[in-house]
Amino acid sequence: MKTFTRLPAYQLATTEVKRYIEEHELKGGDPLPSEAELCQELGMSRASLREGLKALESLGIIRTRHGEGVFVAHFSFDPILHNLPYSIAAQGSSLRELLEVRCALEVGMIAQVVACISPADIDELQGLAQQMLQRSALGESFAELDRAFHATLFRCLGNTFLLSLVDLFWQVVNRLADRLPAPDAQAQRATAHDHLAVAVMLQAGDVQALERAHRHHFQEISRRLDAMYAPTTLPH
Amino acid sequence: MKTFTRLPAYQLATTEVKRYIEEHELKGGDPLPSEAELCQELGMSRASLREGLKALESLGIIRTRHGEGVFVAHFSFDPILHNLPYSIAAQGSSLRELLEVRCALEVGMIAQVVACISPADIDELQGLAQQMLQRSALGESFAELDRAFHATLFRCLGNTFLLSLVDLFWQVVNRLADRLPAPDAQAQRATAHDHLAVAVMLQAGDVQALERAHRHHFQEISRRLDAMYAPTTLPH
DNA sequence: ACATGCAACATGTCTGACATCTGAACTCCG
DNA sequence: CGGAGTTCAGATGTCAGACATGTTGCATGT
Repeated sequence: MKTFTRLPAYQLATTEVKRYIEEHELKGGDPLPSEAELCQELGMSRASLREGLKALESLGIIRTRHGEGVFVAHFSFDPILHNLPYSIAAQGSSLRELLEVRCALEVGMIAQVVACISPADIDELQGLAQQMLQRSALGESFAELDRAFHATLFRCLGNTFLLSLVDLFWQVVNRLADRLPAPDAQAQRATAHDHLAVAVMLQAGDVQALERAHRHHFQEISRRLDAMYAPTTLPH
Repeated sequence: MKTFTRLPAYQLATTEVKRYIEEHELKGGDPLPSEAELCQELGMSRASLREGLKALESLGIIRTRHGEGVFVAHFSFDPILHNLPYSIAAQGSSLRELLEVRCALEVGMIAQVVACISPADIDELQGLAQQMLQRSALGESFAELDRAFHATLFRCLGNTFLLSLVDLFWQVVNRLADRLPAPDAQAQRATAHDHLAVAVMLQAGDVQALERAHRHHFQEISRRLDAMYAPTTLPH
């Protein structure tokens, strides 16, 4: 492929294939033309095309099945999550930025949660928080309980995109945090109490108090982070 | 490469190169071995290796420079986010869900914006809102002004991830909204006024009023959506 | 000493071949 | 007629080698 521009062929492949999907309004599961056909259509070699296809695959946009063909993927954050460079990201300010965003998103949704959460969900949340307390008393961790808490909290809104985003953030933050020293027992207890406080306040329905409590939860996490990074980074 | 397992070589390439980066504790900007060396070390052909490298490149983990070599990228969520608007839009996620999330994210960040925004930024925001008003008076649209407004609003926080995410949501929402009939002149004026209200309130620094105003802005958009869909969908 | 050019090496691209996998058509036998 | 096994076409996966193009730095000549 004689490339007149500076754009490498494999990058052109990604943009063109995406364009193809859009133009033909293909949905998840729909088949794409074979590699041979795509090369011919885009006027490039199979090698360059494949480099572009593999890039799209890692982004979760397409999916290839050996012997069958190339298909539009059902969207999911999983491929991205799976490929994220955790160890690299953990060293920068990425974790703090991510935490900030996660906090804002959840706090910004609290008001609507209060308006439409069911007593059954509140019960479930209180149950989860109680279990966290028990586990923290035994000095055990409770990552999955924490994850379930945040998922349950926003379930009532019926917003699937929000749910997957909240869970995505939870996973990224936790996997990044995995590289850090484990929180001590006291921090665990504090976290469990934060969750219980939120669950209890949900009954009262005081939106502002809830937003404060939820924000406090994230500030605690952030503070632990600061403490860990403090020795190696400059104070601001 | 005789692959005894089901794992394709190009996927092995991505995991091994990531492992290499972690093992050698490479930071952003550090050089990796050349493709030739990597092939030999991993026992695979250049073609397969490159497919893996291009995948890593699209995820923002590495960066290749023609004629120079392969380098570890300075981590940022941008490369991933850049490809996401497409995926999310293709997912068929409802515009309303996206708007809800976008609203929550921005409202959840307002308090911090109030705390640290500079007078210069406020001026800029007011200027942008004024331009929106002018354009709306002429019956013109002002998509890019709107985009710039939201970007400027959160610039002061110094959270690059947030900025990318806010812009991502803006892109996705606008992309989806493109398929709908254009808003009428009155709606445009109302939108411009919403922005001006936010910009003016920033000077006063009343967090709760601002949150209300910002939420109102999104509710207006949502209401226009409802009005359009009302004839074709069931009321809830 | 300085500019030029050249060589070595890096990534980018192409070609053609073969391996492996899948699905469907086909054949053959009960 | 029907089902099990076979064959085959076409898809992706992998490889080797060649050439194109971009970058760097050293060697050469003035």
